[in-house]
Amino acid sequence: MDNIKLAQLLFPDIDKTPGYFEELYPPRDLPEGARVTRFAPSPTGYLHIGGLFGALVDVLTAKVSGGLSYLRIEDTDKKREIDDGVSGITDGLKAFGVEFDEGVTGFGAEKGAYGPYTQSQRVEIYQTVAKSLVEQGLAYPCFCSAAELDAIREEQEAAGADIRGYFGKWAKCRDLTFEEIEKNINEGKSWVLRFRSQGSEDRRIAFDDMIRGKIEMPENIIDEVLLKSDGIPTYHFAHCCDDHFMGTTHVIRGEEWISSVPKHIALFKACGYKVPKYAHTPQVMKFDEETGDKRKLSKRKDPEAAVGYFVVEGFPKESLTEYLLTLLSSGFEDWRRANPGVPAMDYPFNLKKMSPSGCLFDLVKLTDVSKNVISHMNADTVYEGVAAWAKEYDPGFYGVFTASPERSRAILNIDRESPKPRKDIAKWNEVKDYVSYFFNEFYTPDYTLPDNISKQDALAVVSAYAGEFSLDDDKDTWFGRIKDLCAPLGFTPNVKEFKQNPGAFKGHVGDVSTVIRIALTSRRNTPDLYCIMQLLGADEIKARLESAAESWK
RNA sequence: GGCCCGGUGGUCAAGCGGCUAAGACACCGCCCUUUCACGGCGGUAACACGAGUUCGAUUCUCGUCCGGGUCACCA
Repeated sequence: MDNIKLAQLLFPDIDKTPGYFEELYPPRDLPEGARVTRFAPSPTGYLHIGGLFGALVDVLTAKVSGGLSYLRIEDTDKKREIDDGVSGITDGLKAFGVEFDEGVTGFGAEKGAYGPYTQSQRVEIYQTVAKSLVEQGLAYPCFCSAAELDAIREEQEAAGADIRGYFGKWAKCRDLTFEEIEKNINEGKSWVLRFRSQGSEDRRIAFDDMIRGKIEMPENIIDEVLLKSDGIPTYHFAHCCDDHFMGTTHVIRGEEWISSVPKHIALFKACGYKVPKYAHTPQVMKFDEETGDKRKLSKRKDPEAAVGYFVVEGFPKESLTEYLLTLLSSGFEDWRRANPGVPAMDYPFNLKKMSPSGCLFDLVKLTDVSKNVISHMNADTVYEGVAAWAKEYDPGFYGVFTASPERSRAILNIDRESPKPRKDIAKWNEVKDYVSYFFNEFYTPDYTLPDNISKQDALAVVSAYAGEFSLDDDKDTWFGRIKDLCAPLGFTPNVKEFKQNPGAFKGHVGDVSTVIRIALTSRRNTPDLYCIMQLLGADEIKARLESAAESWK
């Protein structure tokens, strides 16, 4: 068989050689030990939480080594193609502050010298490499139809064969003569290009996974499809060509790829390329209440599978990344305690410290992480976060909340700039409720009292307090006035005294301030009442006190 | 079914031959306290199972079981 002639028959339009692309994409000029990583999603239109997880690993791995990371779009599946499947991914990445040094930056946009970074625009590269493989006798055209392939599969299944696929006696097209091939092509038969595997069934191949250590598997013996009938490469072949020409040193991807590694190593070797290092990350799962089992996060059943969910809910971007970091790296929480305030992206990440086992996505823990994150923000930052979120997802609230920025900032600042800030807010969509009693637009009074306080006593408290309070008081004086209210009404200003002798009083100062609190905010628990009153203003306080009194009459 | 990955409290996890088996979240109790938080203190709770190696196994080996992945012209 004349392989050169075959290559020319198969790829008459390819006039370049792999050497051309070697020159076009020279080795990167990077310091010793610098790692080049890539995030390579399919353009499905949305960013999966597992994708963000992986992207974080890519960026961090590159960063700590002084290397770089890039974003490549793997759009080789024509059947799944949608109009713009890219923006959903780049927007999601952007929303959580994950930035790549090179690659696709948005729909139809990219940066970097190793592009194009979209596989559908790289077919000339793949076909050039493919042609060269044919010339070397390492690839051949296969004319089997889908029906024939199905038949092979069925037969293998029926026989209970251990190894299934296109190989050995099943590989009908592996040894076609040039004349047969030429005839098929002239007849217009469609074909795929298959790898001519040099592997042997009884040899094993080992590689070192950066996360899992040594993994050993049987060598690949399957004549995998390299190019589909439309000339577009399969994942395997594209992975090989792209990661070679783009200079990837570390391929970080989900663990579902582990079983294809022998195939990939064989391809890299056949092409004469250096095999990259591999790191297979664990799966992000969730607990299924119905079955009581762990399972993969699914886009259909779990809204939180798509990163957009967290944007809509109003989680600050730092919260999700911080949480994901606690999931993917055991040392992160300790590091965070030792380095408060440092950007998460400065974390000295280490692939080897990643746990290889799948983990459950825990919304409760995320909430806790987020409360911490927000509690450490200053009021301005919180205000900006809330405003930006509300503008998009709650315009009604946005208008009211931003009408007086100074006042809203002050509201958010209650009890904030202290050594022990409150942790009331986990996400921006909780803020409207949290601050609702400051805005009459949203405020619905509810003067329900606790069981231990009667309406008469409550009425007496607010009636007395209405003439007493003054916004000019400092906090001690302010509280002193509330204490002074107690005795005449049958309460005690001293909590301990009440606890020692509960029968002697109607209640203690805490009950009195609870009445005032309810009259003013309709809540039994709020942040510092003194600050709240300062922000409410004398007129509003009087009005609310009167309104409460009215309801208790 | 073949091949492969994984298996420490409810969750995330330290640990890498000898420890009362860390810590965080959640939960419970106490303290602090004008409410609620915050904070502090304390508590419940784990090495899937069985062999083997060893003076000694959570740690090493093998087997079993369980969970997951993969066996496409999908990635």
